[in-house]
Amino acid sequence: MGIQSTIEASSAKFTPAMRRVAMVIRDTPSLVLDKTIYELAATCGTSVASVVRFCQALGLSGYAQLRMSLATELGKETAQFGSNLILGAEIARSDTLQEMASKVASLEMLAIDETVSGLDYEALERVVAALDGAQRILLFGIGASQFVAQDLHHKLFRIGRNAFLLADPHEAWTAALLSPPRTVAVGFSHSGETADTVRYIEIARQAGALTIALTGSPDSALARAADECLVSRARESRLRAGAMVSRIAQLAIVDCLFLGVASQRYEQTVDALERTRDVTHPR
Amino acid sequence: MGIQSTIEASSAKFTPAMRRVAMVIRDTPSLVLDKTIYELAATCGTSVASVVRFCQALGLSGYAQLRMSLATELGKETAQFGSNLILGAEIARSDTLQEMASKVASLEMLAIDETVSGLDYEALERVVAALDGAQRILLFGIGASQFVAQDLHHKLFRIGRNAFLLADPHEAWTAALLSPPRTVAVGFSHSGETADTVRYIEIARQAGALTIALTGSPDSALARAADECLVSRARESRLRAGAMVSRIAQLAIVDCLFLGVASQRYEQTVDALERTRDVTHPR
DNA sequence: CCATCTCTGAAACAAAACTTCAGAACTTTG
DNA sequence: CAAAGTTCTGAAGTTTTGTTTCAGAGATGG
Repeated sequence: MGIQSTIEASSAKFTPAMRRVAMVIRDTPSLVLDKTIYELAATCGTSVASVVRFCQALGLSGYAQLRMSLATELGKETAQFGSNLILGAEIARSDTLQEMASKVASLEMLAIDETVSGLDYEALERVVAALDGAQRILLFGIGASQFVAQDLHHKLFRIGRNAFLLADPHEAWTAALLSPPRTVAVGFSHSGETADTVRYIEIARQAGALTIALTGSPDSALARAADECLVSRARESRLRAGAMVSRIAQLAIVDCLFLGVASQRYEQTVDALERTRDVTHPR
Repeated sequence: MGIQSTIEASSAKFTPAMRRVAMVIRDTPSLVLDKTIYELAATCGTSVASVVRFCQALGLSGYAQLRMSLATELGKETAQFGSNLILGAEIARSDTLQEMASKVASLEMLAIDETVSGLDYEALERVVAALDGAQRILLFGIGASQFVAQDLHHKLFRIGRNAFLLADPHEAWTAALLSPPRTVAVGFSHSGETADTVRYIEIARQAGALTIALTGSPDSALARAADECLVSRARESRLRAGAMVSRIAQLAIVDCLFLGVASQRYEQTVDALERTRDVTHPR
């Protein structure tokens, strides 16, 4: 229950002095945040004792609690998370920089939200378990998706996993073909139709690897070729080659994978991260 | 901007005692609302003096202000946006995969929102103009920030700009030193204290390049070294080395830059994108 | 190994919040 | 209408909470 509604509700049983306090607070609740109890009492034309009694009448322990409650409540009211939210409009050449920024930010926030709430957590569990138990992890991605693959590679490697980013076609080909037992191969492609990536996954699967598709399209060639599929959701704008939104959605999935694998051996991981951190950020 | 992002951004210049305070607050910010400064100090294993110093390091007058800021901020956060929004709690080992995913997704959405609404659009305009008019664009980034630099490189290059990603230290050094006229140099570093990156930017600036910092901390060494500064806002979780949230925030800025530059010559850009697209996605 | 500088917490200090209590104001009742 | 009782109020005193100072511990650099 909000404090301000409580004030309203309790106002019947207030004494005159308390009612004056209630009135001032109703008009400018922010006064409570700025002023001390003495100043507020003066503003209300009453004494501090009455202000304290007012707080207690509301069921609060005192002025400090009134402050906290009002502060959080005012915070809620001014909440503007997604103040940039402009959706349903294409990014146009006529847009100002600020409009474009807001639009792309909105699309990206939406993509993260949709991707994460739409995730198949059972599949995610299986993939995390597979990555955790893998002897070798192969990551395939081309073009914009390569950055995503690279990102996962960096994260997995940093916590001590045998992850390989196969950027070179020859390397990719041979790595896929020679998958040792307990190899997990992950293919990255937003469209799911990047021919090379699909091919690598097919080969790795034939070679006995467990294959995973990370794509924006659950019935794409890549998704069909792989054992498991994790789907990112993104509405790309026309300036799509930037692959801005889709990349963010894919990175969100990468983060879920990373957190999953990392948490399997939490202490160990945090330790590894902190030790590597000392190296990269000496102090 | 948000206190919690500010804590994150300033954490580089904290002393050990202050860092302990920062950590406790990052894990459970609501403690500040419930506990007195004495109790909090005890929880952090430090003295009240250090807590006060911590507040002042954030630019606040003291504990009272920290309380207010955090209270309003927590209030804001509980005002719902996405279906996943879970904030104010550290990602813990006990979390289920789904909880972890929701938390990181929330943090990432929040980071995009805070970053884009906190952007200095005048600076952004200037940077876009500079990038657009540049003869040569140098991009410096190390470690996790290198991926961000890479991303911008990929985007700029694809729309026909002379952008260079200097990954190798020798290359970076020489490229910075030999900046031809109308060179723009961009340094990427979330902390803003990555020594090499700062150095490259300093050199490039001395060589006559226009220098730009893309960092999470507006009063970091990198920001001071550069002519312009674009600030990303991110609250990283404890599994920070993943650099999950900060990376997303930086990418959001990269997208703004890209959209800005791209829209300067809209038709040309869309054309370039579509032609390169035909090559990468034949149909 | 010493000088210097930074960081830290105990203790003194200041400010704010809370409690008490005596008297004012209002109610009730004979 | 006045006396007794009740409730309400704010000044002053008390306690709690927050801030500043300062001397010593510890790190840093020569």
